[in-house]
Amino acid sequence: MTHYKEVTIYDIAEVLKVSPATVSRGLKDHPGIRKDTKRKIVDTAKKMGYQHNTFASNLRRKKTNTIGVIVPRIESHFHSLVISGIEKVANTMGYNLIISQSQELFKNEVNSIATMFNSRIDGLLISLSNETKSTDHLEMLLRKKIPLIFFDRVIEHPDCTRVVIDNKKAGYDATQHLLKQGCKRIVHMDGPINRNVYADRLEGYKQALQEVNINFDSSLVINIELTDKAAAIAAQQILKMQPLPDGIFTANDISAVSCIRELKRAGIRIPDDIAVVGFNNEPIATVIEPNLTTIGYPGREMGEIAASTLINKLNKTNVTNLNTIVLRHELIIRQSSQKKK
Amino acid sequence: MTHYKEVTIYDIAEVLKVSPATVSRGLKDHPGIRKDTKRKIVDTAKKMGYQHNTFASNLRRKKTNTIGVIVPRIESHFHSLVISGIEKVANTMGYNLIISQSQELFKNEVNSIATMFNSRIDGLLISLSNETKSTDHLEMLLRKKIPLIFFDRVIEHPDCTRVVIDNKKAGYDATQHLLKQGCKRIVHMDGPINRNVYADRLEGYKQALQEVNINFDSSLVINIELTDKAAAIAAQQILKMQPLPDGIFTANDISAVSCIRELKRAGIRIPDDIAVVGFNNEPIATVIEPNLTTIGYPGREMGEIAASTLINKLNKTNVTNLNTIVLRHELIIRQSSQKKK
DNA sequence: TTGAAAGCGCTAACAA
DNA sequence: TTGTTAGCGCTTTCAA
Repeated sequence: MTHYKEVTIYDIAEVLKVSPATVSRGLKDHPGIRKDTKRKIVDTAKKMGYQHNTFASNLRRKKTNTIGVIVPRIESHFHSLVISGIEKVANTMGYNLIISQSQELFKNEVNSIATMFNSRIDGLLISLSNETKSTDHLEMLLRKKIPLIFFDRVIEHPDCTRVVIDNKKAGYDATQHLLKQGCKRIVHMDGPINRNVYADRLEGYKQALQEVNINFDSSLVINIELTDKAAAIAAQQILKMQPLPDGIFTANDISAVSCIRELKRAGIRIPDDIAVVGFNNEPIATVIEPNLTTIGYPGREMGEIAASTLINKLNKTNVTNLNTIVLRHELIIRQSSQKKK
Repeated sequence: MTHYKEVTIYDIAEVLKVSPATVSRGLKDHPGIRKDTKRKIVDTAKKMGYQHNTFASNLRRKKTNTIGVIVPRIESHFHSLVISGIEKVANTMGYNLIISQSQELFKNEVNSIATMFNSRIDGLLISLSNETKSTDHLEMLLRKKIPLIFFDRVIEHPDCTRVVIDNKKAGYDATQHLLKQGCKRIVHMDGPINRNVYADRLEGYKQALQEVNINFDSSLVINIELTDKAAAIAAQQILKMQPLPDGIFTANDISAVSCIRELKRAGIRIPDDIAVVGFNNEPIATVIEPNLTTIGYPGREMGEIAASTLINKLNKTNVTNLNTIVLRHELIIRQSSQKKK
């Protein structure tokens, strides 16, 4: 990086007539070091413009102080919030981040993990791609005792902590709300159900129906990619249903918005003919007309918690192995679901 | 990171009965090494599960292979796209990223730079906060010859490359489009004009007016923070104007959308009474009704170009010092600006 | 084309 | 409470 000579602990040691080891100790919170020695060292270091050399330290300690982060897409609003939270914690705690995106492809996820493994990350935070079905590609890390924390898109694994919301309850809340508005035939637009979040939301949907004795009708569940385009096509499918449904619960806001647009174009009144509830509380939810009722949950907080849990694990040897951390979610009621009585 | 013994070049050297130096050479594209020796080394390394130790290498070479990235907010749609582009390039070229956000505060920007300086980043990619007015806080890096590339929100500096779009031309295009729709009184809602992007867009606005001999009226320029809330307040201000303007050009989509919402609520017809053009082409632009005419420009590409330019600079000693790289933008015409003739 | 040897800057075991 | 010492794993100069 630079060709100018850097100040090292040896330089400080020389000036202060102590050993480099003492300087090294003085620069951290080492026990057994005299207070005034420590102060002298810190002062001199500052005066001489000393910069800690992380790489020498890493080499010696065999720690990289680097955390890997893999998300499906950095530019997804939810995930950029999570990353923002992770960044905040990591920066504060002196960890660096390697960030990578799977683009929802299992192949990319495998590649990223290999690269990160080679970069010797200390730990990994990951939200799985929609294609991911097993943890085989993660075993490489676990065999080396590199801790792993899943967030949002998770999978069951005995050795890993998961940071999630209660997707089943959230799906239940959304569906129950629609039922309370008088809906009887509710379509559920969902993602690939090998992904926990989508499977759980579906479960919640089923449970809410069951509680009011409505039989589950699998023809009302549409599993798609939850993109703009796929949802528009699904909307056309919905328009052909006989009889028309009176409610839709979609597993993300993008698909909800796309759907509303399409339905409105076909002359359907939202929420009077069909009430709609989304998921994620993205910015578009308050732009679409009518404003979208949705499930909100704290992305930034999820990132912060995942990161600090991981860092705690890295710093302590005796960690109580938390298996699952569940964050709160909330049903945010707006106009898209409120039928006039 | 791990307590298991790693395979080192010494282990390979021992197996192959050569020196560690030869192994080190064989593992890269060192000239002066026999082809079959090289192949033998590479094969054995792979067989033994050798992983290159970046930290030992960094320590020795005094390079960190780490690039710093500072953006105002990670969760901004545009900046998350840029980061996505930077990540892609950095990952491919074997660089790590340290990402930090200024939250539009100069104080945070200064802190992040200090932290990154201490982490000995090889180079920095930065999009400045709205508060930033000078490059004093960057001199620390430049004195150490750490290359610096500005993107999007930039500032003039002789030693630094800047990756931008032609904001003046974009502002001109937006305004000219409104004029062509028959607008005579165009409000320009802009950000803080100490930031290049906003100053330039204003310039373009002025130029377009001048070309059709409309006098610039400073009371039609509203400088705000360009948030949802600030734009809503500004919309109220616009509603009180006598006479009402017939066009609005805002410097981002968030404020355009907020504005449209507010104006519609007051009974203004968009675009017939007031035509609106935004900036950035965010997802909300196609959700608002009427859909928002806006300026689109390639965030992901900007990130990719900024990153590869920086990495080129790092790898070569004799770099032609590109001062400014200008990317294309385009006017995306939607309903919010098209007055019926 | 290859090898010997030194050292990047730090930390930690052990000794004093 | 402090010092001595021996590396962490790699690269690179110099010599062969």
